[in-house]
Amino acid sequence: MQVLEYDPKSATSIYEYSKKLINKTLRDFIDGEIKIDSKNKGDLGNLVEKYFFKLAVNNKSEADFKEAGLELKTTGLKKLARGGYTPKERLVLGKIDYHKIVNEKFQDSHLLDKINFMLLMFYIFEKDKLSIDQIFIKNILWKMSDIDFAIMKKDWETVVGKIRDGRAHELSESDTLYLGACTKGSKGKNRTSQPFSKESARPRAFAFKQSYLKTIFISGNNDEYESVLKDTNELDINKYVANKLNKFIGRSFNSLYEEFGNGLNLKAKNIRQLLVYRMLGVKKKHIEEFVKAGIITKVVRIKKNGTPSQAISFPAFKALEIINQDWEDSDFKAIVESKFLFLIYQDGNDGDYFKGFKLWSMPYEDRLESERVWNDTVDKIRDNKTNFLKISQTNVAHVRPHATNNTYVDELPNGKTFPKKCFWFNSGYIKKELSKSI
DNA sequence: GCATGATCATGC
DNA sequence: GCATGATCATGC
Repeated sequence: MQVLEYDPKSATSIYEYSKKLINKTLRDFIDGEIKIDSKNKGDLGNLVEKYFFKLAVNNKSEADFKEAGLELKTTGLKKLARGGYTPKERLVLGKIDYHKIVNEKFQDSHLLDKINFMLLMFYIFEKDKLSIDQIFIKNILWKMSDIDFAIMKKDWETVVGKIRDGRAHELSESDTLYLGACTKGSKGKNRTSQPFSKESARPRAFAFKQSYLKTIFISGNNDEYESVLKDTNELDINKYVANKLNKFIGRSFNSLYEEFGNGLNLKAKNIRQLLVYRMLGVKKKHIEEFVKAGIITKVVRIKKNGTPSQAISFPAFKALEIINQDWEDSDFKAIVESKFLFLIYQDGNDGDYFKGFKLWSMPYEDRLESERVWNDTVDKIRDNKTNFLKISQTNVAHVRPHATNNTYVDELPNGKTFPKKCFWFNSGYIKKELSKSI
């Protein structure tokens, strides 16, 4: 029998031992030749269990280190443009069985066994390397906080509630805050049955949202985060925002600037967003729950007649990058699957005033329309064309320049350049969505 | 008054 | 020096 170099009953011991993999690859721990012919990401976790921790691999849904109650996860990092690393994608935790889960409770769920206590091992993802040649750079022994547990429980119940309503096909990652129901299966073609509707649904799995995983990855460096949902009985972001902001509805921008604008530049283009953070009573730079849930705040200026004055922009894309992506792992899909907090200011006779806010997720059909616009854009780039869909040709989103000026260009496969562009939400679409009741 | 192309102000 | 959120400018 093999002697382990760590105590499998002790999470601390397991964690200390795991550090031997830092700045190394799994291949460094494999004696002799083994047959590894897969780049399959999912394999790496199992291979680490087998060849590094010397565990008998099983696919039971209990924790990997059973006696320590500890789950092992390996996950990839990507390089940031400005240096450093960040999680490449969400952390997938376990498949959702639509038929079984409707009879479960979160407290007794398989999922909870896995996510309560985890050893996360982060490696630098390099596309052309085999899984056993990926380099690990950081391990984190992570235990869920009580408040995060409460939020995940609520997330879990939201997802299961939708399945019980026969709406599994309408699930979206934006339905929830930390625990998302992400799609499984390649190319988006797979469908499976659901218990309370004839409509077939995408197979899905629970996952920590990328935004949530990111905060685990940088944990310890989050001095700039302020938690706002402190009471576990009051986990509703909408209520939190309403409690803070309702009393300012109707106040003019000028008077809000007078009250909250101390030290802020009136000319800053994000001044209205900065004011709202102060109206929310947030002292630090970021709201912890917003960051973890990946909530996007956007200021919407609307005219006297209620029409938004502008479309809403997003970061510019890089043509040569997005043609190598699928819709499923595209940045724009991540955006349309996000929750938004719209902060609304309306023009009045004496400047604009704070009109209110709306916590919003894009409806299912409109996410399909966004996918169409994205696919059209990628197809055109592949053909070296730049006649992307205009606002007049779409109902939800369009493509338009987004650069510091027209000397900032992007490149087509054939080397020709064009002004940097991004996806925009149509102003008319925003108007329609804002006019809906919540 | 909207569609479209272009650019500003800030922060990192 | 560029990315980003946001807004401006022009022409139809």
